[in-house]
Amino acid sequence: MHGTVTSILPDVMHRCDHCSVRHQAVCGAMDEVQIKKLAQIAHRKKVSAGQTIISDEEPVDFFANVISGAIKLTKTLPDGRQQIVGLLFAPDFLGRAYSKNNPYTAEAATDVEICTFPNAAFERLVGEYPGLQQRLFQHTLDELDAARDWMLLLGRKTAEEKVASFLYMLARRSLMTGCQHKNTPGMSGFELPLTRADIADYLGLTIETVSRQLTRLKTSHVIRLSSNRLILVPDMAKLAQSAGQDSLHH
Amino acid sequence: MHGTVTSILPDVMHRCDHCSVRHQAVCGAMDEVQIKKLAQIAHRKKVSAGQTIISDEEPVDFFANVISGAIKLTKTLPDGRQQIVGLLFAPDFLGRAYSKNNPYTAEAATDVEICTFPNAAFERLVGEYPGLQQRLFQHTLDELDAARDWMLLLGRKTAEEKVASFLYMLARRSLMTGCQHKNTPGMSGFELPLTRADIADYLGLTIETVSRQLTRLKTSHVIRLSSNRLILVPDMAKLAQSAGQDSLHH
DNA sequence: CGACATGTTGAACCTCATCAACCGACGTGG
DNA sequence: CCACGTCGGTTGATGAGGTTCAACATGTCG
Repeated sequence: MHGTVTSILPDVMHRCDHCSVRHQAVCGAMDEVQIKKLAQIAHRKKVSAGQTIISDEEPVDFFANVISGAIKLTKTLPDGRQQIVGLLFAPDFLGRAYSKNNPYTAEAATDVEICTFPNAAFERLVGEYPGLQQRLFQHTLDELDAARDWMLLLGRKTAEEKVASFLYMLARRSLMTGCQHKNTPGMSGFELPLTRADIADYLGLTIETVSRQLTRLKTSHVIRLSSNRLILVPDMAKLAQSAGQDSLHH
Repeated sequence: MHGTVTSILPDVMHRCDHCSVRHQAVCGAMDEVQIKKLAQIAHRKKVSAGQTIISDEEPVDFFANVISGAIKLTKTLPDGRQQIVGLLFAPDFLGRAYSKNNPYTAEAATDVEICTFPNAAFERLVGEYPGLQQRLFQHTLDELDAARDWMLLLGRKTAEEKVASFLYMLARRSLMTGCQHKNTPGMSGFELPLTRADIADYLGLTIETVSRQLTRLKTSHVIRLSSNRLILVPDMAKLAQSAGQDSLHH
């Protein structure tokens, strides 16, 4: 389970110009001159699903942008109980500034592509360009908002609401980012980036409860399941209602 | 319940030199010249317990330092279920940069004293002094860490562990900040800043369960209750164990 | 094909929520 | 001054929502 990064592709030829997240990630705060400096210290890596990227037990010596795939941030109790405390997608930033030892473990939930920066060099850039620090700051604020939303879910929602909220979040993501296949207004289709076990760890439930609630949502026609991993949402408003939240909200 | 700030004391004579949190709060990042500018826009206010300081329904036009007392940040579901997503104490900072509409409600849990800064003026200062922005950034990172710790608690801990974790957090706080009465090494005494209802909202439980777990911890001699609000912890390690976490951790 | 991982479904159990009664402290007004 | 209502807190009885344990289904890879 706990392996290390497998295939490391330094990709010397890589220039940020061709990067799919050039303008959305933190790099978006940088102009042409700055981005050139960044490109010199950046290295792309591929990480396969299940691999540990950052462990809470070892110091971290790099930051990273997520290029593709999903990364889960987990915390574990001494007796093994686990909770996913964050999920990172395409333009998100991985790493905790001002602290070498991350308070969580980062693991590839799917096959993942990341763009890493050595710790020291990146922090020097942050010092040079206040805009970059502000961008990181804003990203952290967004993460904090998301974490607090999730606290409400974990503390106060029922199992069905939890699962529906999770799907609702992914469905909105899919409507935003992806010009996917089945995405007409009020209708969304997407692939689950997590296994049932991971979903359970994200929602504070067991695998079995997640499975049952999914079939429950299916039989009540809130969602459709093409395969185990493919979700179709015919009516977003109905899903939002099952999630127990204002559909206006967000 | 939802009132507004009652007694507003502009306190023109106030100078930051005499402030009890001058060097711990975000102000700690500022030198004498800068702090003088800050003093000009700062206003102290007293808020009595139960008053709403910031509502998630109205835009906010100020930031604030907490001088004394406890502030709870709450989120509420449409049907009334509530969750406390953050607790603010003495040198903490209240307010979300880069966004007028807070995603949560801030309410005085006890009588509170805060030092407020008008939105625009403060953000101008943040722009002028990068050190201040960094300080805010670090504070936000700490809040994020705390939020994620709490996610683990909400998602994976039992009722007893939740209550014990809450007490353990307060006990450590008391050992750090307070040169209080009963604070010998491995021993801590403190006052609960929250009612049972608030504790329940913080832990994702009901009032009754909180009450039962408290008496349970009492009868198993992990804590002692002088009054409803006064807690004595004879053995921190035992409390940490009841909380289900490494006593080394933190 | 068999081994293994992932997911579903069923039955029994248990923790915690719910509903309700009760207690003490406090404040108010007759 | 005491009856009364309110508020914060405790305790008990009951039941529902999720967990646990177990069996089974499906898919994949050697």
